[in-house]
Amino acid sequence: MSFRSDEDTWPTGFVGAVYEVLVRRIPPKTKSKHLHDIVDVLMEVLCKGELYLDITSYKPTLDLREPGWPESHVKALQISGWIDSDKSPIVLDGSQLGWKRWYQDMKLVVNELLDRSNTLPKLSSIASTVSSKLPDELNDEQKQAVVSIDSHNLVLISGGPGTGKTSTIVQILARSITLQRELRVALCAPTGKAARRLQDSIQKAVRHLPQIKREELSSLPCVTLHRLLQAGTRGFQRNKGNPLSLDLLVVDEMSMVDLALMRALLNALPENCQLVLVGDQDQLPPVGSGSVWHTLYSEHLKNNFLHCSIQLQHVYRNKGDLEMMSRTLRGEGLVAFVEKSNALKNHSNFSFHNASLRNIPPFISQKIKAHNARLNEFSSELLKSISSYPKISTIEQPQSIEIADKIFNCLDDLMVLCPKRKGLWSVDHIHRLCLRGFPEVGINSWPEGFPVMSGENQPELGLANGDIGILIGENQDRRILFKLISEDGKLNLTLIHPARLHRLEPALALTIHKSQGSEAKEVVILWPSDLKEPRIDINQKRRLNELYEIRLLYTAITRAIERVDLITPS
DNA sequence: ACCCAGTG
Repeated sequence: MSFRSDEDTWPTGFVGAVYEVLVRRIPPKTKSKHLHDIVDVLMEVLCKGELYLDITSYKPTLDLREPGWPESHVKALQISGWIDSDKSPIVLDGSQLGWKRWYQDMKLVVNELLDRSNTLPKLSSIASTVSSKLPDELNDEQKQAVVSIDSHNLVLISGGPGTGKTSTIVQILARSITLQRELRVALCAPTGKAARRLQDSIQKAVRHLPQIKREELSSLPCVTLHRLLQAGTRGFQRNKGNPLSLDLLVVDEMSMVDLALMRALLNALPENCQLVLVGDQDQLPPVGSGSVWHTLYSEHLKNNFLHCSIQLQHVYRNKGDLEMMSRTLRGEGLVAFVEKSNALKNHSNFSFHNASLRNIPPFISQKIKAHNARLNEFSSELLKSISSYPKISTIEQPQSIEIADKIFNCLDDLMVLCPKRKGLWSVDHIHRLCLRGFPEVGINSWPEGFPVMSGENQPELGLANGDIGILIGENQDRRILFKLISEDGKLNLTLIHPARLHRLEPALALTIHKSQGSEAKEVVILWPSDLKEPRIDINQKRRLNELYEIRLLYTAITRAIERVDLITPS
């Protein structure tokens, strides 16, 4: 039986019928309700994105047909013949119980990564002859990360927000191109927005580098993993038969990469290509099943990767309560987080609010309105400064460039985040509430200065999924201002006619998933579920859900540089 | 529920 990676979308009827299907395809020696329980429990964890569970600690939450979990179920499994032949669908490896095919796939991925980590890079001999002097602005952890590419084909870099992952990446790239000219390098991330953000921060970070390196690094391609592997309806066009022609690949935001995508990547990656994986264990798990990053850092595996993994610990941003609250959430969980929130002072840079789910608290909508008003003001200022508007497509007058920069900086002042796309306090809901004064549906009725997002890759325009632009001008003169990076690495301020964009969405509010990788001065989080819900019974289902909630909330909070307002239902 | 990508 074949599985797709997005099994979360399976209809419930199908999930319930998995046992029946399995029994028909692979008849067990003995059918039993115990066996049925095991399949249901495996489906239960699968819905949470887990491919296997630890039978010694996992407590099922669904009603089991038979008592005696897990001993009597394991016994039934052993006599069923479902774990001891080639065709058997389930595997019990020590205390790990899982779907055999996925379990083996994950094992293959882990083993291939281990092999790569133990392979010496082509450049290692050259590296030893080159001065090992590293820039002084790097700390010891970061230096260690940079030199580790001299001796390992695989390097894992993990660290929370503000630990300098991007500057480490830039130094790795700088060192690599010093060692070998014409090195073929690519950068990628799981989401379009994260890829663009990476490109943006690399542009900023290379300013400190010598001219030659700066030019080479700022023109590096930076795309989604799907795009790099040329995903299409027939799967990935980059594969074993058509591998990527690369010497070094950096993948950022690894926590969002699932098993299927990782397999596709390794499948398309030449043996001698160096791989640098970067991520944060505390951030979001992938949407599909099989969190590769969290598996690599799990208790029983992480020691195998010690030789090639670097943990960036030193946090450069010190943000008072903001830092304290995110540390509490990550380290102690939701209960401690809610408790601490009650003790926050009034002038804290982390505020809790309650509101009715039908509205946004007035002072938050004030904040949003003020933000929009500033964007509106700057965009009409820009419009006035362009003498040949709307005939031009690229902004080149220095004065206009300055104003456009002001617009994009202003965009980074405020970020409104929601866990969901639809429903109460979703991205859609916020947009409906904020655009209420603009009754006509469609972009022409939205106010000038309003942020919009491209929901699709449009390479012919140099536009990636997740790129955010600003509405300029009205009616037939309406254009969207995008900050794009051309192929030669130059920053381009481009005005695009709305009709040329295939999919355009309001981008005042973002899903937390999309926000991963970017940051803003202030973050407003609308959290529609109750954080204070008592969690008395500490069983595993709650823990899985809670772990997910923690990562989601943690990701949202850590987008903020200066301030967070967290709003929960009253 | 969330991501990516392309199509009926």
